[in-house]
Amino acid sequence: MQQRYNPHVIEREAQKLWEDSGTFRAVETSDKPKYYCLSMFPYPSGKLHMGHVRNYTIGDVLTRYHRMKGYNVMQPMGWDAFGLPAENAAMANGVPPAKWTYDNIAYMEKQLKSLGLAIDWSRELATCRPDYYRWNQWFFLRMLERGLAYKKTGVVNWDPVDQTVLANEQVIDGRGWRTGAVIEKREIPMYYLAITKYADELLEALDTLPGWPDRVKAMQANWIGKSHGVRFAFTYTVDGRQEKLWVFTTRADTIMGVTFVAVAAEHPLAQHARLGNAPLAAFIEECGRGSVMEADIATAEKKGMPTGIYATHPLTGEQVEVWVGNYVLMGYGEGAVMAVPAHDQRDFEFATHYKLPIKPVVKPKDGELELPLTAAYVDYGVCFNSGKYDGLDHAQAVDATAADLSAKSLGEKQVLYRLRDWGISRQRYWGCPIPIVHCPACGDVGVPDDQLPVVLPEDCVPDGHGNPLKKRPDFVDTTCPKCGGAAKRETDTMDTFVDSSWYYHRFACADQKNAMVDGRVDYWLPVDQYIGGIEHAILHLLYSRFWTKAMRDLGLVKVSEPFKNLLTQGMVLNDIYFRKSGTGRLVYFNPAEVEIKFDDKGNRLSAVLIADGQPVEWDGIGTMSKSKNNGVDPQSLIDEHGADIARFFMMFASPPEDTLLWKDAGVEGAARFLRRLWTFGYELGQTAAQAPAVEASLPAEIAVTRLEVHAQLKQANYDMSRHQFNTVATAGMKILNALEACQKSSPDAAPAATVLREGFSILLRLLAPITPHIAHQLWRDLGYGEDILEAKWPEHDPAALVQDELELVVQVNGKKRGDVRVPRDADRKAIEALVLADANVQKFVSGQTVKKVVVVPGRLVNVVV
RNA sequence: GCCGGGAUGGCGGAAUUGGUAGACGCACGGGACUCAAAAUCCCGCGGUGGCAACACCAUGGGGGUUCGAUUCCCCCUCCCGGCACCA
Repeated sequence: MQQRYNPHVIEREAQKLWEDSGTFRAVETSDKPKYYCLSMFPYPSGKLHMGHVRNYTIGDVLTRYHRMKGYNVMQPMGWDAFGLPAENAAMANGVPPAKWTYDNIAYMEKQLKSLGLAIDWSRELATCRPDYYRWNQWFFLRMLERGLAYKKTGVVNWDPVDQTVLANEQVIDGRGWRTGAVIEKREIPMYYLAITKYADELLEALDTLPGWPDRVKAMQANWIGKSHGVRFAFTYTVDGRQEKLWVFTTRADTIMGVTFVAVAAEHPLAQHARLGNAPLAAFIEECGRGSVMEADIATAEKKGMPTGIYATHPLTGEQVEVWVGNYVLMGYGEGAVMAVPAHDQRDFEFATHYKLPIKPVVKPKDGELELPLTAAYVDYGVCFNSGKYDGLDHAQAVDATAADLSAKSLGEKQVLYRLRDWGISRQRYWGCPIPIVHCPACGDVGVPDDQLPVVLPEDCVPDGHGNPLKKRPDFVDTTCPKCGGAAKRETDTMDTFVDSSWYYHRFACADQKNAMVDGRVDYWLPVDQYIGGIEHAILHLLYSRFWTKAMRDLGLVKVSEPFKNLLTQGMVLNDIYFRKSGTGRLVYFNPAEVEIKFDDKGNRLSAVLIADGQPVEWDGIGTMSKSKNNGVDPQSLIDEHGADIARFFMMFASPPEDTLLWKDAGVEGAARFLRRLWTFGYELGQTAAQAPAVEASLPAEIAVTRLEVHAQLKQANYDMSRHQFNTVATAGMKILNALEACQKSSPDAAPAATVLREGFSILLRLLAPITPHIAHQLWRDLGYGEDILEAKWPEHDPAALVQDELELVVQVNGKKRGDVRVPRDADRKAIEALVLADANVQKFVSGQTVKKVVVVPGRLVNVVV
């Protein structure tokens, strides 16, 4: 056994052993309960960052812990390999996205392996490989057959210079991020997935997910946005015909306060009204420019223009003017709203600006409105000024108006969702081809199953001008599967969120060549523990839930929800340091290049750049990023310290869901602990190769050590079960502290050796999930067994926690005034007597009457005077 | 604006779900070893007063419940995250 801790040697050897013997290969033929542990698969961006390391370490701790607890575990890994960065890198370097991606995968796979993760690599998949994405295509065709996928013309951000569609994130201040060109809203045909058909189930089923964080469920519920209201119609005449103008409202109780109607610029009525109305046409044109991003729309100034059309109020028969308003969204409800300026803040601002009438019809339950209104009164109240509805409250008035509208066949109650169908078409090269052929004769034809996959050519190099697939006749030109005539392939590819919506099903049967999934999904799914960043709280997790339900309805899987438990790990932060350069530009310095000065009490005083000794300014802390130059490269960390030290620090520094503040000094602390662990193990191995079983009666000074070990073990098991890994690591430190103290006081050898050996075996098993390599090596070197992975997870011995004498805290009026030792079986009376006789208690009690004495068994005594 | 989560020493954080607030670690200070440094080990470390024993104050602020509140309830302040002209 080596005297010095050499992480690199033991980590290399352990990893080689695990790989050679297929230790982490998962099988379906086990009689143990299964545990499917999954971390969100990475995008192969080039190299791992700290967020990855944290994510995968958390997953690995849970995986190894459950394995030792007796579960049949599976922890797979794959690559979310399609996406835009590969195209950008291709443009920058002239390398095909495929090569760039595969190279990155190879390198990052090596990095992941150096972390010592208990991954079943035989199930590895990459979404850019045809044997994966063919099932995207196959399933898309099934959805198409069932009306779950459909084609529709939708509004997108269009960059007129690059001739391409941009994601909302790529539109900055209404301009394309690459070209700086003013972005147009353009309507182009796209394929949509009908996620809204599942809106209600997606919302309701959140209640079946107690293992999900509340905030994620709240965010999803918010996103789905269910609202109850009334859909009803105004009527108007155009070209001599009677037409209906439908609107939706949640405030039918204010319907008597309508003073105008507002429609979206894209609304058919507006489109009709613009004909022969030049100013209106110009206004609608203006609304069409700019970003389609909702946050941008939300901050835009409210503008509008009358259409000249008047509509009839369905209940009053009044004529109200129809306006085009830029604040009305075509994508929600009917694209038209009844405007009640008195009770809707947006309508109020609009009406004030254009001097339209404001008619209050709701007032506080017990009180009056202050007129004139300075803002909309939006609270629920009672109707007034509303004819037959006067005196009704919100719910009564909604019921009454809905009934009256219904009687005239002009409206009914309706449930509406904010959620919209998922547009999956991307005018991008590096993605899964949409398996459609456009035939001049037959129209859009799905590619037959036996012609799948539609393979994406891997040798394209995008140039930033449109989709390079369009310039590939070998891809585009084909024959129609129906009529055999010349036809063109769809060149749009699928949103990469499609790829990640079902990969966790595929892991159950990644080698299945003839089907999307097979019966093994029923064994492994649902994922027992999913771990990933909070940034995916809505999109990825919602799409995955939708996709799973769609797969269920096609009979492919039995589960309705893919992820039983969800852990969202916090971000990794670091200090930010900068200097203002001569030109006023900020120059950021990596914290590793900065030295911090402290005062006598450890307060941070100032910081200087090590290179020149001159001061730098501290700009607080923030997520690790290139722009702030505050990243820490995990690879250099592992190269310097080894994986165990990196893993230990990550787990120790904060609870997994909290943000983690990076501290190089903290890493040093972790290194110190593991060195101490090693040294202790080495010395224990020298002195006590074998030791007799723990005896029933130990000398008191040794029983104390055993008590501490088992008390900490009990705590650690509780913390493990609630995923509070930082205190599990803490328990490990406390156990080592206790063992060292016992060893140092070196009382009579035999019983001490027994307790030390037992304690150390507990410590190693406790640390095995967090620091697997050092635990593996010490376990062997000390002769505990061949493989710590096969060892039983430790449970505390209740007998070790029994003490003959207990120390009770003594309080007077809830304030600590001392402590007292009592025999374990002392009764209340005896304890009370003992406490009241205590000198310090007497000091505080004397001269006052003792009202009562509260005795909390095993804890404290409180004398109330 | 709506929804969610927070606030504990110089710092990260702990407190077994109402029972000794500050565990464990980092930083800092002092000491041992050393020619010296690194490594390692020992001691101290919330604030105020006191030589000390000890006392008082202290978990963002204010109230309440309780023998006892970081923990439960009400009000307020600030911070972080999400959604946001959703009718």
